[in-house]
Amino acid sequence: MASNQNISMAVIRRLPKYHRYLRELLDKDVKRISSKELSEIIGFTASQIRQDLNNFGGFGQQGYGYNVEDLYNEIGKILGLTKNYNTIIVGAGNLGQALANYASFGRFGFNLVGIFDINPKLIGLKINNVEVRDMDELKAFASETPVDIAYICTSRSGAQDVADALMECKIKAVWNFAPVDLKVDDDVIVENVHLIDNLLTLTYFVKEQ
Amino acid sequence: MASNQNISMAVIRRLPKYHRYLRELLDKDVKRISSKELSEIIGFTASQIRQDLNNFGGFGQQGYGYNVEDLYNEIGKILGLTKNYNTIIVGAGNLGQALANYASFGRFGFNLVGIFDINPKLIGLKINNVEVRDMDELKAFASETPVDIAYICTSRSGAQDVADALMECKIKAVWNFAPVDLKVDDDVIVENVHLIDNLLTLTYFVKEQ
DNA sequence: TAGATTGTTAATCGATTAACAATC
DNA sequence: TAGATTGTTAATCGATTAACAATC
Repeated sequence: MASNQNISMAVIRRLPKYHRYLRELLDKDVKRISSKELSEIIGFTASQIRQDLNNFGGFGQQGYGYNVEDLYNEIGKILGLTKNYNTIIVGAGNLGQALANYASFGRFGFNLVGIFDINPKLIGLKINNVEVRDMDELKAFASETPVDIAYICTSRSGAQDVADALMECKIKAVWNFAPVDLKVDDDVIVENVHLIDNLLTLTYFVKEQ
Repeated sequence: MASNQNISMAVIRRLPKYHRYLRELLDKDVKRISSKELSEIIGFTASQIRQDLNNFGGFGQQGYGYNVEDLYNEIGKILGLTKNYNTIIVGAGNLGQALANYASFGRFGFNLVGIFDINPKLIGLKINNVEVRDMDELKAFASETPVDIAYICTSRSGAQDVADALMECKIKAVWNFAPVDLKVDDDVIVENVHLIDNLLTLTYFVKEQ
């Protein structure tokens, strides 16, 4: 697996889906699968599956197909799931609290190490055994505890200030739930979950019915 | 605005972003904008903006550009924001509760009319003034109250059963937060928010740093 | 009118699909 | 070996960008 620079975003966004389906096959004790069989359950063409996988290496074997467990592990590696990630949540409102309690993340190696807010009413509260701290403490906290990923769960208006604060703390990855496109340095990675954008895509089609 | 069948998904997914930026311009009292100016703030090429908009009609004026308010309203219409939508939440766990409390949806015309769960501990609880009902009551409820959109906030294992129940109730639009690809009839629209898939896209890039 | 900017066609670019030689 | 299926090249399809005539 080379350190690939030129993999298209379309391919990268399919990888978690491969990972998810391979996990299911593994749970069903399926040992091998061909691109054609996988095609039928995952909904991509067999050709696309082979193309996608060959961006990262030749994981299959001619005449046989792919070993499910090996492929699952390889895709896990590609997605960076061989290490753990320290995460913090900024914004301890409804969504922040929901994410703090979302157990599934732990299974993938995401460890919640801190929660921050500016609301005095929330500071001190314990959510899923993690105490909510004052945003003012972020810099000191980050200098002691390495933070790999920050989830921004603030309002739209507060999000850019949070992003700026995170950059001061040298936090390089942001999972942004605020409905705004953050301005960040080139070395900071942002992944957006724009819920309202997503919901409006749904109404576009509902309206047409 | 014709009832367009052949608009590509890529275009449709950009519409909420246009809507969001036009709203901001409107709030700043900007009256007119050219595709070139919009291009600079939204990050699409001017050419793409003109192409996108012309899928739905000629909203601009040569030599002038686009009237911000008119364009905002037109895109709102295209996205189906001229009507209200009755919504229900199925699964009153952390995420379901967070969505129930998420005030922003109301502003766009989404009215939460019901919350359902199978957990006896949650049934009867009031969240944002809406009582959690037993899943068994869904069918009777849906026959009395028209439901436009259902948000599935259950675990992975429960989601397909919920989708089946929704189809029995003739609910035609699903916003799915469970990490699974639902099997639904052709006339049912599903929009997925696969949080873990999204987070793994982030780790793909974090890993590479 | 002259300048500006759209609407739209044509060119380019990138992603998906098809085909097939390589090989297990 | 013969059959199956990959890895990979070539063909197709679709989306984005460029160019420019139309027109406000």
